[in-house]
Amino acid sequence: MVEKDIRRRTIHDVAQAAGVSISTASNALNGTGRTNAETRERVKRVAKEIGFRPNTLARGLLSKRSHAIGMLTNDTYGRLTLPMAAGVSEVLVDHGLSVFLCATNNDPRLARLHLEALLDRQVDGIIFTATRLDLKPPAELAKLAIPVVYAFAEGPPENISFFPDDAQGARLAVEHMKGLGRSRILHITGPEDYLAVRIRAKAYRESFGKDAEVLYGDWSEEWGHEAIDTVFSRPGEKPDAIFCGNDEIARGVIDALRDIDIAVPKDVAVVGFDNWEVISRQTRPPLTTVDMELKEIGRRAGLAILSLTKGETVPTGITRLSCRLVVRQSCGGQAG
Amino acid sequence: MVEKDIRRRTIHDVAQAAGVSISTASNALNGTGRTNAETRERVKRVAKEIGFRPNTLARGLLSKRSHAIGMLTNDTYGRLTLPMAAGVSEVLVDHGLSVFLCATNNDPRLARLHLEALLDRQVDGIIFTATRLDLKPPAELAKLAIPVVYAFAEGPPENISFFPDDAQGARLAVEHMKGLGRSRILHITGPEDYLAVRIRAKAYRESFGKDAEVLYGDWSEEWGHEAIDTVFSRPGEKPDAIFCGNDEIARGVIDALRDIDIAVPKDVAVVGFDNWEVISRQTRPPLTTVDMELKEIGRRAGLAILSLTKGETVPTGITRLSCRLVVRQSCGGQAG
DNA sequence: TCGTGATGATAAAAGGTTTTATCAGATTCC
DNA sequence: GGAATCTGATAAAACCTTTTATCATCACGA
Repeated sequence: MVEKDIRRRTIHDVAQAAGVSISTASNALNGTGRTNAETRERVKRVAKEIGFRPNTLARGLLSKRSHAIGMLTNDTYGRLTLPMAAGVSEVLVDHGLSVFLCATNNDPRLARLHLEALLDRQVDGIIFTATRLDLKPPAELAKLAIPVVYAFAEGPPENISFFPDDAQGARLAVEHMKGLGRSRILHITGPEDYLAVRIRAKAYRESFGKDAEVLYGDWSEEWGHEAIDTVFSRPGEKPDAIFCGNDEIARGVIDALRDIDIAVPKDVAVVGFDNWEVISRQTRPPLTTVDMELKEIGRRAGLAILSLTKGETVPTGITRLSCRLVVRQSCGGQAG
Repeated sequence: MVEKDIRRRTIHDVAQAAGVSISTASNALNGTGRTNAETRERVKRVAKEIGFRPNTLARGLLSKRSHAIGMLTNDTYGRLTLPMAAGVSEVLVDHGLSVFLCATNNDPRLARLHLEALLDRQVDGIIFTATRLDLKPPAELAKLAIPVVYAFAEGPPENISFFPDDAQGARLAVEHMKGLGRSRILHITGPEDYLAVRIRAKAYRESFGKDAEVLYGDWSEEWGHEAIDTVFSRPGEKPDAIFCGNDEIARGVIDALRDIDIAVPKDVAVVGFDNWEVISRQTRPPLTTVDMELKEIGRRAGLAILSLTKGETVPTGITRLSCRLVVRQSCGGQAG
């Protein structure tokens, strides 16, 4: 660790201390060129002793690889971005790559500014992330000379992107309820113009089959309330299970059901989507929900960038990563 | 913007295109040395035409300033970190500084790894952030040769840190309720071993005076429920206002009050703390709460680092930034 | 006409590392 | 024994900027 007022040690210092030339020192440390085993060991030992750590700037200048990548996000709130960023940096730190985080706040000017700064820094690649799937990434991204990976965001055709497997997640939820003997499953979800909403709804229909019914609204608890009020005040058979488009809606649903004295999970089972723990842990009863494994998405995006920067080819197209069902108590069954 | 397969333009290209030497080009672009006004303009024009952007690595190598800073956080969830990071980068991007985000996940090994990577990159400064105020930052930080600023985290003595003004925030809440005619205000809050909890409780006591009562618990909704059940089932006078330690507790409180048919805000006013919008916007009625202005904290931390890297001196010690009361409907009054 | 100063441009060094080409010395082969 | 081969090490170039020191050129005053 570098202490106050002590100049950083350079490879020059190592060479001098080991009584060897700069190039030999470099070769010894990196295992390149031809070096005598004995000198190699000596150089390495000396380097460790005096606490030499190579200057990444100088190294990057020559190799044209900065060993850093940029992460461009429009998420101000952090619910989606930070878990992904953690996954990205977790996977990259061991390979000596660091991550620049750039919050664009949905402002194109800011996005451009950050992008230029990243390029000036010679980043090895860029990961673009959006909170709304349908927000288009800046068009410049498609033309860059460096690899770009999209996480939770749709890139231009022929690019590499990672998404949660919304369809599989939805099936997970529906199958879980069916497995617990529920036969009248309703789907209350967000706005139909979200791609993810349409995918989940389609999977729900296919998995549940007959009598499928989807209610589109917005992402709020309020909409959950409203939907329940509507459904339970109209004539006809009532659902015995509800698959919600996200945890906020699920929370509204559970609260509304309690208000009209319908027991969860006894009378109606509820499943959410997101596993946003502030919500899903705090509903009464705690919510069984689908986790999108954001950290894993980040990890995979990081690995993809890593391969690309090494010049390896990565298959293009959308990769959808499995969701996981987190069983709590809103459906009864094993954990109920 | 750099297109595929096109080598980046260097200052060498600019010099050649402008028919001038490299040093003149540099001088003209940076306004250093002596240059004829006419040549200066020409060089600048040419540079813009061919899309020259200086290589930050090369620049940093010489100046020993990388124009990048590191942000070290132990927050995996992102609720606190990302707003701060957004503030930091917002303030720095205009000065050409970028931000490395390093999530340490509370793992000392990882923290060390990231720290070393940051130093190898010659970062100009480091911002350390913690979610729990009492988590100690790595000891190595205190010995670094580069400036360190603590945001939402307590550094070693004689260092620079930024916090929300918890006392002022608490007073804001209490005074608001008093101003609306409430006279029996109760404080339901988190664990007493959090410093922020003690500060807020103290300010509440001082501001409210007589009959102050603080109930310590944890940060959950459940605790809010439990506290209400206790208070309203015991004999004696009941509160007409409740100041909660965070929004989750407030939500539990509001739900519990509804369960026992006590009207909010008519019978009891409720104020939260955090302005965590997933919660505060969704309670019924929407929650009046104290916003800690995390983005502003980030901004200030960024500015402090900026000054320090320029060699300016910044007063050491803890700076507490004002909180803001967000008035919604859980207290009645103007917005009720 | 010759120094003096000012002006504007340039060559060269510096920053820390990697890499290519070169070199000296030892070893092998005919 | 001399040429060829191999080994281990090194000098120097390269990456791209900024900065320092140097160098022409011209105008001016003596």
